[in-house]
Amino acid sequence: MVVVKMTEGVEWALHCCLDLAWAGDTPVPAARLAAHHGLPPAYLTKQLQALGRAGIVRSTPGPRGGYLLDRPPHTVTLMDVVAAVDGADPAFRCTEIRAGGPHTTRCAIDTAMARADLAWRRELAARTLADLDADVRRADPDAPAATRARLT
Amino acid sequence: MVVVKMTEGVEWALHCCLDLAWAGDTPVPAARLAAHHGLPPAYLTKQLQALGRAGIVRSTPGPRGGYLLDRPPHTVTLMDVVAAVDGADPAFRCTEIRAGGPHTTRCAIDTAMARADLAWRRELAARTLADLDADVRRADPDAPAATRARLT
DNA sequence: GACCGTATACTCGGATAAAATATGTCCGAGTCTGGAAGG
DNA sequence: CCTTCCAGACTCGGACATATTTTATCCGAGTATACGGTC
Repeated sequence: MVVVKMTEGVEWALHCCLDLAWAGDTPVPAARLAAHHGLPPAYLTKQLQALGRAGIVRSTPGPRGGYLLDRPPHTVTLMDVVAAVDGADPAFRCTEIRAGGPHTTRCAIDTAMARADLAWRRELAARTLADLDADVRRADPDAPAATRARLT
Repeated sequence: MVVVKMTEGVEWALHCCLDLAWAGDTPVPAARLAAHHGLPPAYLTKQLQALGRAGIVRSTPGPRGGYLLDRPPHTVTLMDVVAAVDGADPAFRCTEIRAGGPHTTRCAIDTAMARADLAWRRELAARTLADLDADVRRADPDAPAATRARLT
């Protein structure tokens, strides 16, 4: 039961997190983030709520309110975002369909899949929002400032 | 749109491929494989058909018919099986929701996710059915023969 | 006794439903802003 | 002119529909087998 395809919400959440990192201390409403990316506003709030429950973003209500990053960008890994939105369930959980009663050893298939899943998570955990920011600045130094100007 | 959860069919397909490797040249009907694992027989055939289209297993109709592995076990990687059942679509395909018109550079998020996906696939591609067979024999040398006896 | 034709039963294969999950939408609770009245 | 109060509008948050994927099932097409008849 390993999955090879992520939900759309993960992509949106990653883009929004990067946007919020660029916005700095200025709260950005979900509606503005949605308009910026051409996404359904009402559904995007669902992903942002998940990020809020995970302690990645913080929301402030009322006028001039919105979302902002609750942690320094270099402390937020891609794995954190993925786990917050798509759930932290193990990618592959062998349901033990092997015949012959209970087994004392771990299923070889489960072990192999767990190894692959671990490699995937390790890559995601090794990369933070600050790294993404650096990558973008390297390719287009003006992009962060331009995005910040549009959002705030 | 990265996914963290695979479909059930992948697990079934992997177990069945290992079973077929142990069965050798004797065709095994889908119904027997399903009964051995306590699975819905009609649905398991769907996964086996996918394996057949990928050239991993071969089916022989009529009495004494069934499925058998169409390739030596050491040439069938776990990635082959996963791709056959769950599709070979990329795990994460950035839909380019970045604002500001078409971009000349690749999305940094897409790059990072592709890197993680590649690590996952590399692990799966590095492990074959023969490796799994060796793992099982190391833990329980009698298991392959016992399974073969039950299936043939 | 050996060969051939035929009926049979068993196999897969794709087309067809039901369930679960992901996607998308709505309206209510809470809160900060801004202005107006009063001191 | 400064302080306080109040009304308003904007924000999020969770509960409610729709669409898509996954899971599950069925019945028909095709084929190797096994038997019976024939030479």
